[in-house]
Amino acid sequence: MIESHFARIRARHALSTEEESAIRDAMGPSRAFDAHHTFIEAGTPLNVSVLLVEGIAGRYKDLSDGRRQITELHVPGDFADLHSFTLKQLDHNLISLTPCRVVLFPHSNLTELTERYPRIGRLYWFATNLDAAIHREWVLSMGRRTAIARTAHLFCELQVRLSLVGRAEADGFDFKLSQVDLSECLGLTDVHVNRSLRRLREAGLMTFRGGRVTLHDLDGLREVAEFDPSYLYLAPHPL
Amino acid sequence: MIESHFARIRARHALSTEEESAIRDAMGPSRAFDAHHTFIEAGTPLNVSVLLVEGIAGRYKDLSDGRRQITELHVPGDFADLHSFTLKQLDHNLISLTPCRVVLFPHSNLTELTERYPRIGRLYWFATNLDAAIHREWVLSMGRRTAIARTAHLFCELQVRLSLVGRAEADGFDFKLSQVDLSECLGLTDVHVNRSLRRLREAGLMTFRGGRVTLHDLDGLREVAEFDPSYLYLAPHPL
DNA sequence: CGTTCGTTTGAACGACCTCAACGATCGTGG
DNA sequence: CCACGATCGTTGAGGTCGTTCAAACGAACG
Repeated sequence: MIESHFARIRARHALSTEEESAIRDAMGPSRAFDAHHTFIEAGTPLNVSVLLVEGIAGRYKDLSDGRRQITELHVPGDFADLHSFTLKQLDHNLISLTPCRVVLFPHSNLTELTERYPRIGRLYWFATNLDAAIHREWVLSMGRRTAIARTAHLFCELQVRLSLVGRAEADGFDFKLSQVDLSECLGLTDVHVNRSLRRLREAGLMTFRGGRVTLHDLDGLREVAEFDPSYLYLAPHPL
Repeated sequence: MIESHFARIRARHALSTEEESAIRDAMGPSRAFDAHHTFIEAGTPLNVSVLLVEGIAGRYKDLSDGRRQITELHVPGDFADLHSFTLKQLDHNLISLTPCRVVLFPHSNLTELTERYPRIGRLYWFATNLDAAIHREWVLSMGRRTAIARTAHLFCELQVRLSLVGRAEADGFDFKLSQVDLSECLGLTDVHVNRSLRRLREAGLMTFRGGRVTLHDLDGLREVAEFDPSYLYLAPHPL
């Protein structure tokens, strides 16, 4: 059920079998959602954290005129709101962008887990800091990258993150979002996302069609995006 | 020396005198920097975390053409790179935007501190999650707010964060950044920042001149910005 | 077979950028 | 005390990237 979570952790840190089973013992019940269901709303008091095991989820904030900004995407194996363990409520919403399956972790279990295994606490702290690093890269994208580079960068990031949990290859991956969803990630209009995708396709770099990303030239795509994966902290880190 | 740090913590959480002195015991040496000195570079192995006690600092990332994006500002009392405690190196740089004074906390001291006082560990975890919340709001600003609203929003955020540590009032605060620095925070050109500031001034909302922000109409400014301070988690949170 | 949802394309507009010049302020040295 | 350079702020003119509005197209589905 949560194999992808362990894969994600082990991409960066060692994890003993004792630690692994301690994490398993902290698991609560599982839930499934249809696509486009907001399963956590900003401001709601929370006493569980949500681990995503299947599907793509997103964090988002809305402006009063209805325009929406997704601030981060989540892939299987990600703790989608480990933040709430310390924040106790969120400043943003969480939505399933495809059908999703999650596992709930009661905060009381997490308190016990992290007090008994302080190293797991630091591992999870690391995980939320990794979310912050992804946010920073998105700020850079929104602030300084053109629409083309920004679009290319998002697919480069997803390719890396999905391949860590066996959901992507170097030549492509399934990705069942609409162009409207994409535009909400990229801070662009859906019309302009469509045009950017066309230009990436015509440049022979990648195709996004029918819920599938095909990477014709990953190196070229990374060059356009100025993609430097160091913000994803892939090298093993002693902790 | 680190009174503003305790003020910042106590704005959100209770802190016993025992916890306070445990934090004091973890302090390392102090350092001072001139303005515009990059004091932590991306990729450098780190074994200390930096607490800002005086001045304004910023996290930034550069693109290959030299364009720069600041992804977060730090005010006195902020741990400017508590992230490195778990990440061990940063994906971005830290710069003093005004003359700054910092206190170093060796990671070994922080490990000891947080293992002995798990609640302080959660408080600091909260602090890095608050950084992530600020990042998300900036992603929203960059992606969906106009130049005027984005500029207004930044000053609203600073007013709140600085007043928590006694560096701002409802009618203004000292803020010795250049318009170029500001433009690197806002993902705009310096020219356009200048025009946005002019429009905010002509609308009777605020003036930024000579290193000083004067807030003529804070409510009006917040309205333009659609500023909702809940992302700063000001209400006391049991932890 | 009509409905719905997502994609694609065109034309016109506007927000922000680029480039360039000028002005204001301030510290420094003659 | 003034001249000077350096830095930062201000303004204008014109260009570009991305948006807005509108319409047509295609695929999936009951």
